[in-house]
Amino acid sequence: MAPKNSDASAKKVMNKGAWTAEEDKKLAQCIELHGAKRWKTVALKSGLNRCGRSCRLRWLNYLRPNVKRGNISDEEEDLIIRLHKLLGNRWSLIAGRLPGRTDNEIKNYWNSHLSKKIINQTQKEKMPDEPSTPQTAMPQKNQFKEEGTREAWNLEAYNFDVNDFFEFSTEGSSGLDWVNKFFQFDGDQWLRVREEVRIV
DNA sequence: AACTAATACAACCGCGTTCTG
DNA sequence: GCAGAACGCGGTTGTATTAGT
Repeated sequence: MAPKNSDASAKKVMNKGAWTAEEDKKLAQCIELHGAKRWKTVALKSGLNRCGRSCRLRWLNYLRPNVKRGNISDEEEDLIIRLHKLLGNRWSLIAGRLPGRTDNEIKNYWNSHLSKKIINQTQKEKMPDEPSTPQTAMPQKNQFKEEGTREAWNLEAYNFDVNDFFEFSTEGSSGLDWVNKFFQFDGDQWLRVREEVRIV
């Protein structure tokens, strides 16, 4: 087990809080020289007095080329909703299917917009005296812990293993292409899954 | 105009996993 | 194979902004 908060264990007190334009510039220059790896080195070489993980987050979420900011389209929103229904709070996997979007942005968007939207939608659809039911049958994070590893996690509720069906490492194809192909699958299991996942 | 509540989002933290010597 | 360091992920918090009264 790793020591807790290894970056913060440094004696020196690190900068915290919002990044300034000057810091962004320094970080970008440093990454240009040293690459977006070895974040501790980047943090040291940049002279920013920021911890490595803070530099990594800033780079991945804001400074990295091709990062899209804001204006999540209806198509993207629909895709997020579908993927969340399939995958639960696996933001990095969801983000992996939305080119230019980051896990942090999707997570924030979900928490501030979509979760409420879906709750309202569910309430509208529900009969007034219908007993309340969980919004999703997806296992949550605690279940990963019980089973030992996140990656071994399977979707028992749907009788399939998500990792058998998705090639998450595939690069280049857009999320929308992928999801369209996915929903065209016509096996018996998928017919059931499609019923579960359909957002109307 | 002033205050309060709600919302949005950037950033931090804890913890599990992977990498490296 | 082991221990410590580094990384990556998801949950949570802090704060700026906007809306409502």
